[in-house]
Amino acid sequence: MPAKNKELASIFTQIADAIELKGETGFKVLAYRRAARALVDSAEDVVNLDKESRLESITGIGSGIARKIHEYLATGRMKKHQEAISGLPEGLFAMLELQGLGPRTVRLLYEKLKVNNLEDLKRTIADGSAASLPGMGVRKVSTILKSIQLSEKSGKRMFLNEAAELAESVIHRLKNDPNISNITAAGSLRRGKETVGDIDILTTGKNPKEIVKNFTSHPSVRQILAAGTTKASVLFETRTGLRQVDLRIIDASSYGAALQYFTGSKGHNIALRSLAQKKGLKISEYGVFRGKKRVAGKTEKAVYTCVNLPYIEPELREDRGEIEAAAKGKLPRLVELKNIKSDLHMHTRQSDGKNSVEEMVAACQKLHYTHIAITEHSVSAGYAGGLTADELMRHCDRVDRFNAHSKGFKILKATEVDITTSGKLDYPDKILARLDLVVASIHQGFKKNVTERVCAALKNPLVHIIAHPTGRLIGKREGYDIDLDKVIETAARFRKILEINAYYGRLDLNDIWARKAKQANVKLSINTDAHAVKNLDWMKYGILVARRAWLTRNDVINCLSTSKLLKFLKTGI
DNA sequence: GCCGTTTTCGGCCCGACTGTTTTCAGTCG
Repeated sequence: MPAKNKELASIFTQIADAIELKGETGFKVLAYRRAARALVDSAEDVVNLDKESRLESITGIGSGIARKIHEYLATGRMKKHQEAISGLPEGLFAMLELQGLGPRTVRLLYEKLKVNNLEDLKRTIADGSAASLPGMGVRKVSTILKSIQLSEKSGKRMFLNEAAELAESVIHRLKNDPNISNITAAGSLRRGKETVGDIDILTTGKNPKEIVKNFTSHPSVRQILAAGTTKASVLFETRTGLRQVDLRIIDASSYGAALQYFTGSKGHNIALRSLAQKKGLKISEYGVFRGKKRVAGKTEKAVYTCVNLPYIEPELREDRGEIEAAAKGKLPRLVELKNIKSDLHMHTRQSDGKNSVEEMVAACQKLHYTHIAITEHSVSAGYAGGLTADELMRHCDRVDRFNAHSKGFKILKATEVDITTSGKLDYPDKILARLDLVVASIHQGFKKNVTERVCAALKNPLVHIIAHPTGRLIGKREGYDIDLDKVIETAARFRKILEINAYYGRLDLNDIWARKAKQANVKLSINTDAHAVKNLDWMKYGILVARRAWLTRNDVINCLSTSKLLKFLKTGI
């Protein structure tokens, strides 16, 4: 995300929090929050939008907020922001982060007890003064205390793989409950978002009370946050801390509406409901209603049909133009895992992988791939057992021998060659020329002219793919300081391919940039970067990113047959 | 503050759970 987008989004979020703390309710608050999210979701740099006076082309940004953005970019300050936060101790904003503690309560604590921060809050809870406030009580205060303890103990958002595994384990256990007929995960996990905050599980069945009891008595449940007759929320103990899992129990006649609703995103649902409203319909998790009459609800498709839209895939539901595209019949037919014929970035024991070439080949044949690329590290990646030029040539000889005897499966002669700090590639051209596929990437000098180095690699006729183009590690490391717009432009000009690295900790390019690449007519390659056989199934996470980026099978070179891929690599066509 | 198939005003998604209350406000998703 462009740096200023992020900066401005947090400013607008803080304005929303601040005016809410000061007693503002309703739609102004909502408008600031919506603007913040719009900035986060936008692939366009707010700096450019402002320069070209196109800020208001983003839904959720009107003249008022556009003016404030311009003021901030021009002067480094925003009067409205200063005004909003003036007189409010900084600690109040941290208190708002706590589950179960909202603006009204924070304000009450601040005004009546001079609670300025988390420390004050703990003190007033301990001495009983918080519980004696009007509208407060012992139980409410104990909920807040638990929430403080939780926030000190729990990690940030989950990686996609952890979320998928947690959901799978909860669903696996509940499937044995004879009361349950349908069960599935919804929420951001179903949309394939790169990180997941909590898990939403949706069920239909009889005896909701029994289902809730079964759910809340799971051995890994450490705390029950809420348990009613239609929903329950609990905290699960996992290897990365406590994680919230929500369960909803829905009547079968509402299953589709509920699935639609609980899949989100929030922005998508608001847009959909507004559309329904204009048609005199009301959409809730129970169905689509005209007056009191339910006109749909059993399936998701029927919900969309009611507002004259085709079914919209969950990965597209981010309020990024999917509703407009659906209305025009211009939704893409998204790439699927079953379209994938190859994995073009993986390592074996020859460099820093765990398995042999033969083991990787056998595993990929099981996945019904028709070809793969073994891409060992290059010579200067000493830490990763990079191959010398001689070693790489001997590897190529072995691959040639393998291919000579192989039917219906081919290994591409390839490398993951380092782009060195000087901007050169780590092997001479005459070595690279013998290869079918050259994947180039940065593993050193993250702060040294990264854009220039990557663009120089893109201009080299022997290079095909740039792997993990930003180098980000989710939650651990921001990407390199790289100008992706320029990289995409250069890739388009020289007909080069950008990678979606499917490792759940990278997912690089992300959905927004991969979509931008597609719009610039750049092809993408989804690869696992597997260092072991078991990593090969990360492909599914890369597919989710690709689908969130609106990619079809035509945008992804892993969907090409062996001969078509080889031709494409040689000719760019 | 944003937005427009009711377009420059008057709407803005909808419902469950909890706690403190005795009909509802606050919070969450």
